[in-house]
Amino acid sequence: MNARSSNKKQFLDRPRIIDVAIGFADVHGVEDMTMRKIAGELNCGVMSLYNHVANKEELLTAMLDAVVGKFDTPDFESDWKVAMRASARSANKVLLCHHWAVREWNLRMPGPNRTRYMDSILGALTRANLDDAIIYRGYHAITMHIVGFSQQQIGYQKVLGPDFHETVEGFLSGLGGNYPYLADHVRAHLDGPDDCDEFLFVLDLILDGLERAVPCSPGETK
Amino acid sequence: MNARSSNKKQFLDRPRIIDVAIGFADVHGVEDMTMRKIAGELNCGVMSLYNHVANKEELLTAMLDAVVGKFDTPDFESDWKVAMRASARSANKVLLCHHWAVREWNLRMPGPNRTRYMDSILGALTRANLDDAIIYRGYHAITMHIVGFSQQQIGYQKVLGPDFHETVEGFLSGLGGNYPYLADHVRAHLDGPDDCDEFLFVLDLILDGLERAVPCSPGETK
DNA sequence: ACCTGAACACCGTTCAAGT
DNA sequence: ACCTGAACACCGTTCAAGT
Repeated sequence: MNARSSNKKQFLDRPRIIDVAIGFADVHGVEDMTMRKIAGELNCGVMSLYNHVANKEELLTAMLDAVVGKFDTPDFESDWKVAMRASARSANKVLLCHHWAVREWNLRMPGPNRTRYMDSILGALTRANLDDAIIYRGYHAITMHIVGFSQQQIGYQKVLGPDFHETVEGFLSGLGGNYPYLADHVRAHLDGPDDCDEFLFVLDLILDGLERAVPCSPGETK
Repeated sequence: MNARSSNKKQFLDRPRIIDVAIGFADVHGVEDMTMRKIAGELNCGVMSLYNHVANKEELLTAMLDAVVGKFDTPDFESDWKVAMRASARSANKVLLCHHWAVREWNLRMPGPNRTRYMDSILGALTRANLDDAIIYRGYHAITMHIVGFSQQQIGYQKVLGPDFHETVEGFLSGLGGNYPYLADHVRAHLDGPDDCDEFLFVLDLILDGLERAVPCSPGETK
């Protein structure tokens, strides 16, 4: 008999709590994630969690940082646009696996993984020999695209629900005859264009634009 | 004496509830917005609200749609890019006044105001004589930028807090000597470049890119 | 038709007590 | 050092009762 496997005491540690919380949020959504339920999955009392985690906020911050840790960092050996495309695509794929993560992104201070990731993106832009002002703006544009596009994808999935076609048809008939442009667009959604293509299309709009951009000094016209 | 102004009965109606809820969320944030507190501000019992609103979810949907109702729609008389810039800028300004709204955007089905807004954006793109495939992608890119950029701005404000400089300096010293690219970038934030310039810069990247874009492979020309 | 208090099934977290 | 039950101050919403 292993003396340590007595019925009551568990081996509770921070990484395991974070792992279980991520798994729960992936399956049931963050809005259903509860300290009590996580404790339940870990077979411990609720308050035991608080020995390893300051509070729910801090747990969510740690969960997000764990997810960012799975992003591929841009490869410094490749052409900067190629490297950026690969890295952005990887981030998009990871975020789609954790629907709750994008919502946390703009809510919390960066943890260690996100700090390292930010630095790597900025490093790749610097290697591209862009003007400082363009790097500054480009960094924001690229991270906005990664998070914003993923958010849009996830939002569509969530709002339309599993009964995809039915919801869209319902919305369309709700439009009546008005809003022809919108009706066309929504119908185009039904043909299911490739999300990945679209993600990279908009990313390229941004990357190509950055490369072409003239450093607009303050007061310069465009 | 007005007979209807007796002490108990109030004139409760949906628009007033939505208005008060928006005001409360603006001041205290959505996370602190509570059915009980809204009832308190309206001097009525909590359950009275449910005579005009199905539940908290539906209230939030209505609140978002009221906000979208304040967006300027693109002017069909102007050049499409000029019109789009003005409309996007207006939406950005409105969203910055209601910090909670961006979080709801990708969570809910569009209400009547958002439906009308979507149609107007698509109409402006159609007037620009872009290829159908470009309109489809461009619509997503533009709305992503409006919501995503606003979210990023709001997130920075919220995370950094009112003690802006202090928080940034703390983060910088927390970096130690590592992450030189990131440290540079964060220091550039302290110089406070113009957010509005940056918003329009990225928008132009997208708009110019759309204009230049060749209708991509699978669709060929239409 | 509209209002409402009481009650229910939850939350996150404090605190004091256990080992 | 780590665990934990009881308790507190909240939630959103159901229900039955009032007008």
